[in-house]
Amino acid sequence: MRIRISDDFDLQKIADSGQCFRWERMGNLWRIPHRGRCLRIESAGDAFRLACTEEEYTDFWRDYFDLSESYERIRARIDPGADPFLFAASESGKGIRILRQDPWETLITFILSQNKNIPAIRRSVRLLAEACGDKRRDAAGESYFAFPGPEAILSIGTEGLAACAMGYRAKYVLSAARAALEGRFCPEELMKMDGKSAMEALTALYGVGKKVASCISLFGLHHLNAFPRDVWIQRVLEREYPDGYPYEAYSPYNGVYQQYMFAYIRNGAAVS
DNA sequence: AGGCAGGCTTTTA
DNA sequence: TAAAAGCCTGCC
Repeated sequence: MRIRISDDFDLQKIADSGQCFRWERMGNLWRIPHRGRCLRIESAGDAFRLACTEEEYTDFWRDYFDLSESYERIRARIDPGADPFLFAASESGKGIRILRQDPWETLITFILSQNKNIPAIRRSVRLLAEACGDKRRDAAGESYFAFPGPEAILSIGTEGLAACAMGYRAKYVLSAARAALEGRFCPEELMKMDGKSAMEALTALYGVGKKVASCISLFGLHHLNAFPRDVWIQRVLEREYPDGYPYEAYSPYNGVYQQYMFAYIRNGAAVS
């Protein structure tokens, strides 16, 4: 099917934004795995061609891409005169969206992200999916791996996880899988919680601190006000907002603005 | 209580 | 060799 998307929607910028690590680009075509499916999507002039039915798009992929939200409107809340830095970042990051990713996959992915750069995260997540994910075929018959659930992850054991280049993070992944399988932790339950309760439930997990919990809240629970503070953001806040970042004024979209700033500084924007 | 130092696996530049 | 979308433990 073909669709036109008038709101912000740039696949490359989303893929580079550090929220998802399993998208694959082959020329103009993207393969995007999500909840046991894998979409083939390519830009076609001023529209996009998706290898799925209209119903599947409406019921599944539209939600994943968060297309009922207007990111143009979220950007328009920024006052260029009052906050030129965030405005410049949002102009540069125009096209970024916050995906509605699977909470479990987001949890494991961001446990793995600590002390790794993006290529290393991609590699580790790919190895994990290949090691114990379900092998399936997309609409073109090309194979991909679904993201493994807790049971599949436990089935390959410590050695299997170590082979996925997880290093010391393997024990965190193992612990989360056990907690999920034994019912002490339920990723889907998180979706029903408010921001604070979700953060508490996440940081209670072994190996999950505030930074990773914020990422999971933003990218896996769609709490758009979650505000991950990594070393980059911390640095930029100190330089650009010496009198304090106006967090309250930017509620409830702080997470979106954080993504613009993150992409902006990572792309080499002058920070001084 | 809250802050700080050191350690941790591996990859990347 | 240092740094990388950090967290845990022990110590004060």
